[in-house]
Amino acid sequence: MKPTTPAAEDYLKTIYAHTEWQPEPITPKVLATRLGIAPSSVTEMVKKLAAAGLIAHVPYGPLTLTDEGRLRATAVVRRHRLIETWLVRELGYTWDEVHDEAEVLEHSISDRLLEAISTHLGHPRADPHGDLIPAADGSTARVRAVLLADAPAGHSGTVLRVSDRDPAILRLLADAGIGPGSNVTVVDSATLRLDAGQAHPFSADVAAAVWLTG
Amino acid sequence: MKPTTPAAEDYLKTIYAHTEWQPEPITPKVLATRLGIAPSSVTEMVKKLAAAGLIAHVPYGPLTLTDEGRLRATAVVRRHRLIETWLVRELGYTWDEVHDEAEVLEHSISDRLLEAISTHLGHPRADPHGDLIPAADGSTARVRAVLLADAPAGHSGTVLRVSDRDPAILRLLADAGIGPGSNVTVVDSATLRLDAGQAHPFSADVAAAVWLTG
DNA sequence: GGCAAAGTTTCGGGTTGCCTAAATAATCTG
DNA sequence: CAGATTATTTAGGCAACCCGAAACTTTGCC
Repeated sequence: MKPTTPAAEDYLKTIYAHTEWQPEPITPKVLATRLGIAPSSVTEMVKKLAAAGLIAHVPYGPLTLTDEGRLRATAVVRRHRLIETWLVRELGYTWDEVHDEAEVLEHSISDRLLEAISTHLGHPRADPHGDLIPAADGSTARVRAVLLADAPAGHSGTVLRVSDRDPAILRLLADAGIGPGSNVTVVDSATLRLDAGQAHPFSADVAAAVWLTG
Repeated sequence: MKPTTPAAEDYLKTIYAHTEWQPEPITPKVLATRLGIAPSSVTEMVKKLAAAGLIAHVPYGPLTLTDEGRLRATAVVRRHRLIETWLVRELGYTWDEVHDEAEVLEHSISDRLLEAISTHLGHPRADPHGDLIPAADGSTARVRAVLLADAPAGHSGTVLRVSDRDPAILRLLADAGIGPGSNVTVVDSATLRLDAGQAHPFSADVAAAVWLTG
């Protein structure tokens, strides 16, 4: 099968990421926005990816990955997350600094090097943001999680994951000492309490980025 | 100044590499061969690089780097060699396996990550093949060296560098226990003796790849 | 000095991936 | 349910890189 280009990998990865924590399939408009490109460019690439059997698409409909497409997508996600983990664990990056670097390297690293890094790190299962790292065969664990924005007052749980989309949020949370593994309780719709510590007010942006155990 | 594309970086790097151990400037034909592309493609890119002030070129003449071009070239070479060193020292690669991986990554790694790797490795001065790693400011040490093919019988010296162009040669030499730092004597035009060990016959290919102290 | 071989450039083409503007389809709303 | 809004697609272009074929220099050699 034809090798995927960096651009195609970005499309597949973004389509995959959209359904990783929420069920609705992605639309061309949203995909264009996420990729920072014009909708017409998406139409064009979508045609190629559909012709290559990597996505399913009926005109004016949503975009879904085929099995093969999902395999390619998880491979990119695996590369991205292992690179992020490596940057944090070995090279002194903080969790808000790794995204852009991984975004580029995920398209350049060979399988050989990727597995060497994974071995070097002891085959980590999650990246610094709590996102699960797909296995080399594309299989991924599934976790039940609740978005902080959807959690009722009084809900107690462990932080599973923080979206890495906005570095500012990551810095904010790091300053508050909150990250994957933190045990917290939702005081009200805008306040979080660290179990062994103090309360922290949080914004809607933060509420839409933090995921807790159910 | 305009950022350099991966393709342009490859041109600059190859032009630079050609004069690193020998004085003659490179010609378009040789450059095309080294890059594995058609001569007409070189003409085209050369125009762009000349327009960008990175190389000097008169029609039908040789190609030479401007100061700015040399700066860009050494930056790529620095990335390439630090990556090679990192792959060997940290990730279990052997010196004949690192070239292709570095060839790709040299275009993707950020300055931030590069300096983190350099620090992590203790700022090495040479890569696994004995090639000197340019400093971050582009400055490079200069070393007097003699090509094995040009060394007279009886010449004694230390192996400074082995060209990384042919992995088979690197494997051959590794098997013989010869590498940068080995002290050797040229017995005759086809035999080398390790100072503390046995004699090894060598081919013309090997003679054109090994450099000794003068 | 002249002519063939070798090197270089020009020219017309092709691919990928992006763009804007305009056309068309789907969806929302009064 | 019809017009208005929004989403999607089509059409035409552009920049980066590459190609092969043909034209044009330079070089090497008798």
